[in-house]
Amino acid sequence: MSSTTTPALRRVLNAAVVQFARHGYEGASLSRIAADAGIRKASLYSHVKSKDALFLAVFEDALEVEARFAHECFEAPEPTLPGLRYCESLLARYADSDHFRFLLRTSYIPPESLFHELQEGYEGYMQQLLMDFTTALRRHVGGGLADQDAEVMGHAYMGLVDSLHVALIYIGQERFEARLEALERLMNESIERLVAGARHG
Amino acid sequence: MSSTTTPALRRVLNAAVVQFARHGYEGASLSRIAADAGIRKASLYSHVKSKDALFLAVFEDALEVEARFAHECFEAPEPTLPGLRYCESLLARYADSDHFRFLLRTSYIPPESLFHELQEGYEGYMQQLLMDFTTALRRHVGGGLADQDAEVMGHAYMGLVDSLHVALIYIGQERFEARLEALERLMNESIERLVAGARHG
DNA sequence: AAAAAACTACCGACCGGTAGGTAGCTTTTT
DNA sequence: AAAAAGCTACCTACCGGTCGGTAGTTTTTT
Repeated sequence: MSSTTTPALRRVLNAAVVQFARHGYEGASLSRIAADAGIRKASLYSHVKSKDALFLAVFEDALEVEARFAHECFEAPEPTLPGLRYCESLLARYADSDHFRFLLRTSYIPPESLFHELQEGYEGYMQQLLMDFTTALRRHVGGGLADQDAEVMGHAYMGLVDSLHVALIYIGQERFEARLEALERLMNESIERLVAGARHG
Repeated sequence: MSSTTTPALRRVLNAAVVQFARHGYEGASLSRIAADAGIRKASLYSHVKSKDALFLAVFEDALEVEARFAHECFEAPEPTLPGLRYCESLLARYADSDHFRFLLRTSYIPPESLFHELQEGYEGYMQQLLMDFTTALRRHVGGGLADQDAEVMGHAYMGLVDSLHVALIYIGQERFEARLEALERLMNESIERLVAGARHG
């Protein structure tokens, strides 16, 4: 998809993701991004052809990085609840990854001109998460899991994830953890019932 | 708190809430707001002293309107699940109320200069919701509800609400309803267990 | 009751500043 | 020497906000 990424373009993208994550599309300025990348604003146009294009490049970048991260959270089998490792790593991820902060901010409130491209991309991210969860759930419960139950738990899990994403943005660490614990408990109880049901269903 | 609201100011506030809800703080322009209110930009300053002040006025307006709406959802006793009526009315509310869309958008991603005022206000909205839910839950379960359990269910409910708020913003109606159904089911099961526990506690 | 003063809401013109973007020349890299 | 990437200088468009002034109403003074 993407052509070769030169070191200079790399610097631009990295500067851009910080600014976009912090100030949003409208609030971030190209001159600031250029300055952070160590060049003049006009020189940006040697690498990208418009602000829109830059934003989209950053978005694809972020999507790739974060989708890989999320997927890796599901690789090792979970000791307790399916999908829990991803949830538990969100706090640290939000603190550490500009790409993640960028992704959350611009997916919930995208610039209107780019709405469709962005929605499609984020949709893909969430879709992958859902599939990873469903797989893990099936592995956890065992063979007797009804499709309908799996679907319901999938919806619940995606709700849980969105709820945690939002919590990252606007409530503190303590309440993030309390929320995770509370919702995890509900999920856990429900899944245990599914396990029991699958055994003598 | 607020001085008298003249009809002209009313028109300005109503035009502003639409623009702010649609384009955000930075994206909304005063000239457009003025035009929609039927006056020139310069005339805005007869009614408000700055863009910040206008935004805050709109915010307080929205907060008052939406807090009252939310509270009313809890007035009549709920036949089934505590707090369900609020959740079920969100879809229509989001479609109908500029104030509500404004509130969601600007609470998740506030303009940085006004961060503190806005966070405090939205905090209050959510706090009231939590108290309304807890009251309804206690009424539903009966006397034997442990404080700790009530707290956990409160966190879960607030997570559910945030998750639905987000769903309004970026996923369609069908999946909103599916999510609500799924999470409602989890809550319901957990609450039923609390009811049983309270009976022979 | 009439005149004077004050006030309100509005206007067009304009301010300094910044935005994204372009033209054309120079430097660096290959 | 050609291509890529940098630069300075500049453009137009728009931003939030202020200015001086005006028409019309309300309040005060005489």
